[in-house]
Amino acid sequence: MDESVNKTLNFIEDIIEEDIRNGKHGGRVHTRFPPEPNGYLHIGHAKSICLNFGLALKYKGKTNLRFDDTNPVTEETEYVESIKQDIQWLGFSWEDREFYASDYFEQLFQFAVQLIKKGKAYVDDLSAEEIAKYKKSPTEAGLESPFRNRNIEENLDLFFKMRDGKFQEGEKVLRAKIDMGSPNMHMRDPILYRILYKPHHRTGTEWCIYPMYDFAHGQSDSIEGITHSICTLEFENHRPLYNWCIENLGIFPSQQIEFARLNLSYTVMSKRKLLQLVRENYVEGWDDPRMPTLCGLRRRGYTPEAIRHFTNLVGIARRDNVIDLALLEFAVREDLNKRATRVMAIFDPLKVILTNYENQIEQLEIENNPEDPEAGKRLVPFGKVLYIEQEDFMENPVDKYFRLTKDGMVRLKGAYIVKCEEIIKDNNGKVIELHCSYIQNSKSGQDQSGLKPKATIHWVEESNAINAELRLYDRLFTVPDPDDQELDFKAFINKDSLVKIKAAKVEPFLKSTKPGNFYQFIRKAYFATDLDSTSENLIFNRTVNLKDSWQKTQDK
RNA sequence: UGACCCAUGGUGUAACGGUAGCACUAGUGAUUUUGGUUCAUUCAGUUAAGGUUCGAAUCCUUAUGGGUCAACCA
Repeated sequence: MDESVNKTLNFIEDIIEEDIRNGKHGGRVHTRFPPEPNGYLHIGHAKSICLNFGLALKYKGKTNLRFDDTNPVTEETEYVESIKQDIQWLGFSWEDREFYASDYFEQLFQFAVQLIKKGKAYVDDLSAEEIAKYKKSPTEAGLESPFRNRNIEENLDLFFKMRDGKFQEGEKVLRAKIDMGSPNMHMRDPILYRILYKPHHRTGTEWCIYPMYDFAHGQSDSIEGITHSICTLEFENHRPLYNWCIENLGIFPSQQIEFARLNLSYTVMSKRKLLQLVRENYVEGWDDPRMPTLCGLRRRGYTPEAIRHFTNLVGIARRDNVIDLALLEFAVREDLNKRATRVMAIFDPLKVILTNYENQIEQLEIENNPEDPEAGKRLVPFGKVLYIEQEDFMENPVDKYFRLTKDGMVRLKGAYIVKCEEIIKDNNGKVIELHCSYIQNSKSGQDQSGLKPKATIHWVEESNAINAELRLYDRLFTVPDPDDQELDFKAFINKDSLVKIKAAKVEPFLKSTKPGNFYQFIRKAYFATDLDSTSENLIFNRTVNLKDSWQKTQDK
């Protein structure tokens, strides 16, 4: 798929090309993707991953993977592995540059010492509550801590004692000495280090003081020689502090550039809310196919190509945005249309008996994908007893209904034209069986009948049909903006976001399918074989419906 | 009520002082052994008011609307 959708440059590419023209950093481009290992990656992260790795690819630069692991309370190795797997699955490589902010703890400590020596940082004895109180509010200047003017020797002594575990958690912090009157709250003597007696997933119990984000991120960028440090808009107010640290330490000047994060309609994206959905069992796990997580989308049947294509389509800018879920669906349809093998599956079987057909099985050759001649053909068994969809027959057809009706004709895909002769009903009047005749000389590819039925429908031969479970997934929320409602977002969960069809009939070709394989179930939807699927118990997840202009006209 | 940021069709994104374009969505038609695909086509936009300029979506001012910031989270 052609992923270079944008012929024009986005604003970050503008900056980079300008930097290259000016010979900044020798024209070098080096980005990084800096996840915190405290959760699973979602489609929003995919935007950032594609941006960072994509920029490096485009400008012949490099991208580091760096885990931003400065908070031992929430971070775990389990997440590190899933994050790495997801990035690789998306199709990007950080080569040998897998880094951790925790790799730099000693260096960061020395940076802090440097600041103290310059009189730019101090140890504060105020409690968390007091510090918050002293900071005041954005509209009101803050107050300086009584400990702000400790001398350098005392600060140094105290800071080393903090490191040596001489104090309790919360007893002391290291703060930058900047400006308590700044209109930017982040510049009101931000906390640089806090005491935490918590084992770290990589450094164990080596440290009992940990740097804050603002004292770790920019320096990590600088240490790695990152030229363009791309983050989301909410870090915009941190930029003066990012630059302050780099300037006062006199280290490599990485440049922070912010862009607007991805929001998707009918979806929530915050880690907190996704965690809630999992914890409170609204979904079956982080990889539930309804989740916007990469593992969820993968299980749903989304391909890396589709996701990369999607991130190209959404663009990069600085204004808040909500992307229509339809665009994500468009991206996956466009990819799958070209690549998915077409097969036949009956969701809601209606038995059809071909009264004039021999009691035999005929193997018909049917194309695997009309969009791809290379995809070849497969043999599909045909016989006297078949299943078609209940919805493909109407005794009293509505206007413009092209499918099978009493005395009407349709073509069976890749097979013959059939004519409905007789309807069998149960005691409730429900149609349970159709007796049809087939037109002998109407065989697909060698049709001599001259008949032109208006519709072609899919079917499955009864004796060779295999049972399968179909999981029909739909959007998780009933409103486009669940985040932006009076009520809690969970009040808008779509009760029908998963409908399981236990007894679908599929053609025998699918017997040997493997988890992750994807198909188009003709005239219905794209499906992917679920992780839990076995040849004895086939399970398919609906990725996305086919467009359905008939359904649309019916809905009106 | 402070600082910073943002504002182009329903959605997203271009136009870098000189013809407002592209994609999605929605509509219509053609093609089609998938009511799919493909193709053609239609609807629809510069937040407002001033100013600078021969000329403003673009520059300036003000207003309006929206976002971010007051974790020892990232």
